[in-house]
Amino acid sequence: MAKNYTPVSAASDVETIFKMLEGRWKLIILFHLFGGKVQRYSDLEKLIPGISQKMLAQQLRQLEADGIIERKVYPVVPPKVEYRMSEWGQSLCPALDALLKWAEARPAELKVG
Amino acid sequence: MAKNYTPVSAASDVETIFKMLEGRWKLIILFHLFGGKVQRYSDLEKLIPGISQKMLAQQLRQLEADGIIERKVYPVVPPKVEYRMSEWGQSLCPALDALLKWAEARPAELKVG
DNA sequence: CAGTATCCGGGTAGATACTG
DNA sequence: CAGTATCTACCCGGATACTG
Repeated sequence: MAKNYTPVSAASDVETIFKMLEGRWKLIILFHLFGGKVQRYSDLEKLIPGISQKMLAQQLRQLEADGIIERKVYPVVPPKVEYRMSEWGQSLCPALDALLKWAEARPAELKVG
Repeated sequence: MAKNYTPVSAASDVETIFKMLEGRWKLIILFHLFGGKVQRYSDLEKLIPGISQKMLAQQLRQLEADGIIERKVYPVVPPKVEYRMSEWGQSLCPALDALLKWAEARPAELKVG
């Protein structure tokens, strides 16, 4: 590993990362923005059935505060707001890929139960 | 990516992974088992201050059910139970490393606020 | 030693209504 | 269009007590 990790510090660092990414809707928002895609608030509402306006706004705020996504407001009427991944946020993709690869390597007998 | 991911399926797959790893104590348990370390129930109790017996047992059961760790019971009195990573569980390490690397690449201006 | 059983409180998400 | 505000319900985790 890159740093001097102890079991406690490594777990705590990963927990910090998880806190940034978990939450009922964050991942699905992120995957709708990966690859440089730009989406308006209303686009995301349509892309994510079942999400409430409160939750969409809240999760977007948190992702923005953590620097994973960027929010751009156009001073027009009616309002127009765009969301996109930050450069750093985009670089999350390979790490999530590693997790997906790991899941695919799961022994077959476990995939059912 | 390896499979035919849509934003929805990729998010859902990652969520499944997160559900296996999140939970108040799972990561710290895992990091105390990574590297082939073997721990008894009472070892983990000592290594993880603040955890209750209920939570320790519960998180261990879930990790075992997901195939990430293995549980070995010795039929002796007093009881002796050992926990270790499964082969697949051990292979989670590089994926978590990728996440840690990602966190380290976070722009400096964000690390404070 | 290695667990279960039970009760309880706080936080997160859902539903609904309202607004610049 | 892009949000806030408020109320409520549920579930996770903590505390405590008990057991093969």
